[in-house]
Amino acid sequence: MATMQRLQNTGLELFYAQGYYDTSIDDILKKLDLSKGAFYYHFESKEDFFIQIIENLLARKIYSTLIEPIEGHDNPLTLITKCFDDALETAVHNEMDYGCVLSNFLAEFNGKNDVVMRHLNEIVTVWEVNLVTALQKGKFNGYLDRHADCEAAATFIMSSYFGVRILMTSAAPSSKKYRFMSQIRQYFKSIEAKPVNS
Amino acid sequence: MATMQRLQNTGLELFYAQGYYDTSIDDILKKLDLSKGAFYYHFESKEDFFIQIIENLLARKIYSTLIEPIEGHDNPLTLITKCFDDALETAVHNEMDYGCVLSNFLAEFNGKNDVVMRHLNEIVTVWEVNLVTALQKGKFNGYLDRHADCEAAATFIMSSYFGVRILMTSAAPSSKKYRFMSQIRQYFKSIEAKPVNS
DNA sequence: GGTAAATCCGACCATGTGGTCTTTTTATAC
DNA sequence: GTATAAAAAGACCACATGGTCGGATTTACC
Repeated sequence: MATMQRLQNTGLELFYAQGYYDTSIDDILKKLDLSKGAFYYHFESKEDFFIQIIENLLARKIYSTLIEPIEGHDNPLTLITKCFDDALETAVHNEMDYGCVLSNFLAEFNGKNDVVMRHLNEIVTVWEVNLVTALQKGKFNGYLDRHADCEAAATFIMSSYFGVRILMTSAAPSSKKYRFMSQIRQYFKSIEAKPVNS
Repeated sequence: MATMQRLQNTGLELFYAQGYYDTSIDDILKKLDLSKGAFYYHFESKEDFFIQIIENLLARKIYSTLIEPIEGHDNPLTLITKCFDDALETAVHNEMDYGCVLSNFLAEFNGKNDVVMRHLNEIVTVWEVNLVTALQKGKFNGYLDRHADCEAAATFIMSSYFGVRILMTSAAPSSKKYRFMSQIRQYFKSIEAKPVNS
């Protein structure tokens, strides 16, 4: 039982660092001092292995870092700001930052493997739905402008986050983070509830 | 001479569609009905081949679609809006859209191949510099708010674009584009020059 | 302690990979 | 026609890959 977990953990680690197609099963096995037999006892194939990683590890990871933190009854714009600030801060301090795990895999599998793509897109959808819900609730509670388009805002927010994570891997992640945060605050200010002039 | 061009064109095509590591030289050769000899007569290695593609094709592509359209003396926010609208419209109507070529390669090579990364990052930097310059000029000409942070805006704009291109490949690209455009307009409105109350 | 199932080993296979090298074709000039 | 060099062919190599399989080793249970 522990072996299966170890395989999945190291699997995600290496797939994230080196990419799925450029990581061999032997790479993972070598790192864990295991053999082919151990691997194919627990998993049918490399693809099956990866899908289980998505379901068991990736989905939870995204949930705990990007979805769960924005649940609540406070101002969603504040929650999202805090959530992104935390996530990006983690990335800045991570020596081995290769960008957002999810968006990297999306880029790698897009157009290549429909089965894997479906699983990845499911996570994207869950994030999107939760974002839209949070924003709509915030609108209902008077935090967002009456005219704000929550679906559009969610798309835009997700886009910008996926994007910075790519940019941050190139150079000067800390300054990229700072700039990004300042501008997303700016954007949030533009869709927040306007003070009524009474 | 024509053979070299054909190799590079099909190379970019396949690398974009299937990824660098999942595309073999034989794949490219087969599609062009050429042999190993032809390839290694023109290029030293697969990596050398790819770098030449970056320099000769990718760089120009990015320049013509994302940089050149925002040069000029008009309102940069208008130019960028138009530029993105065009680029995304092309993507929407492209059956084989696998996202932004540049950002896909960034995601694939990041942390794996420093040499390639340097070449890719160079393109990113050129785009960034041009964006910042355009925004600063726009500020000077009174199109942007005096307090607008041009570097930060550029980072944010680039991020959001890279991000939508990823999201658009998943599902409903047309609606994603519409939502994205509406929100980037919203953001632009928040950094444009405020009307002076005289 | 014995038995059976779960777990793991590691040799093996077919295939695909980047890359080399010799040979042949093709174009060019005289 | 022939010499010369550019261009392309394609057999070949060493190695890595995903996957298989019969057997060894643990583990759990009676």
